[in-house]
Amino acid sequence: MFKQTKDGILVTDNRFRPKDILECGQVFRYTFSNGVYGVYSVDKFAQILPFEDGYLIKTDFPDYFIEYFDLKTDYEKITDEISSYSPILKNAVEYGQGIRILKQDYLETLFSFIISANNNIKRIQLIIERLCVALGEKTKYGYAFPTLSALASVPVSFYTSIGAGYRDVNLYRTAQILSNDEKGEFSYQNLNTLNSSALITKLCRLYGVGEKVANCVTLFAFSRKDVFPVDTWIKKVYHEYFENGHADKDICKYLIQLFGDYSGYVQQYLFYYQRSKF
DNA sequence: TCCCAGGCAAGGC
DNA sequence: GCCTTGCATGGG
Repeated sequence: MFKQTKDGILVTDNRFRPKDILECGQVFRYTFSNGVYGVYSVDKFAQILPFEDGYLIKTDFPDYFIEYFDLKTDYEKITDEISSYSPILKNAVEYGQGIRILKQDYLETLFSFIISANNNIKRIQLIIERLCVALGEKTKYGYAFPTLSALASVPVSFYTSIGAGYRDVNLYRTAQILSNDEKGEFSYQNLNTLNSSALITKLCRLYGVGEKVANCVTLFAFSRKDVFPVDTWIKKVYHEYFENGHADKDICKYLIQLFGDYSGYVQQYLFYYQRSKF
């Protein structure tokens, strides 16, 4: 449901709505003005504008963004399946029917979600923006997300200065570990050989990375759907719709057991839906 | 003033 | 091992 033209990537698919994709909480570096969304990924950029009966993705990196937006996956099939599970999921999918799970950069996702801990989305975006302006390379599109060597070159006080709060030491220490990772233990390639549960365990060895952040990185950067990030909103969802006597620490495992390989998708529809109700 | 936000690390059992 | 507590910051 997409094709490359001289103007960009033309998407005609009712399972592609930039508002749902970018505002559902999976990504932090995007802009919106005059009906046009802009999205950054590391040093790359794309604009999404309404075009005829669909959207046009304008970018200098079409191949990259075809993967990034997961355009080769049939989301109609996914939404049909999930809608059939229960009335709640039918509603959630209807509300967020244009969601697609982005394939994001590992380093950017990791640092973004370390910042996200016990934080709100507005402030997460501000901190990441200050991080890019201070340490990212300036491109023709704006500031890139910093490289690992840039992230590892600054002291803890830098992270304090961009407003990271008590996450400052976690950002600093994780940058140090990754930049001193001679064996490539935490390289994308090595981590990607692990199954999702082993990957989560491994990521939890980094500072500022616990169960929830590791699940997010595994879902959004490694494209694994057999995971279920549980944050304060999902806890509300659980107690409201799926309550079954589990302690908070067991909710993740329970929901994965319920939704299997669709867990990652289900999580995102529910998260977006729950937040829409304030 | 208190509560909350895409939680986590450290310390006490 | 599990449970509790403290934590920077800004908005409602």
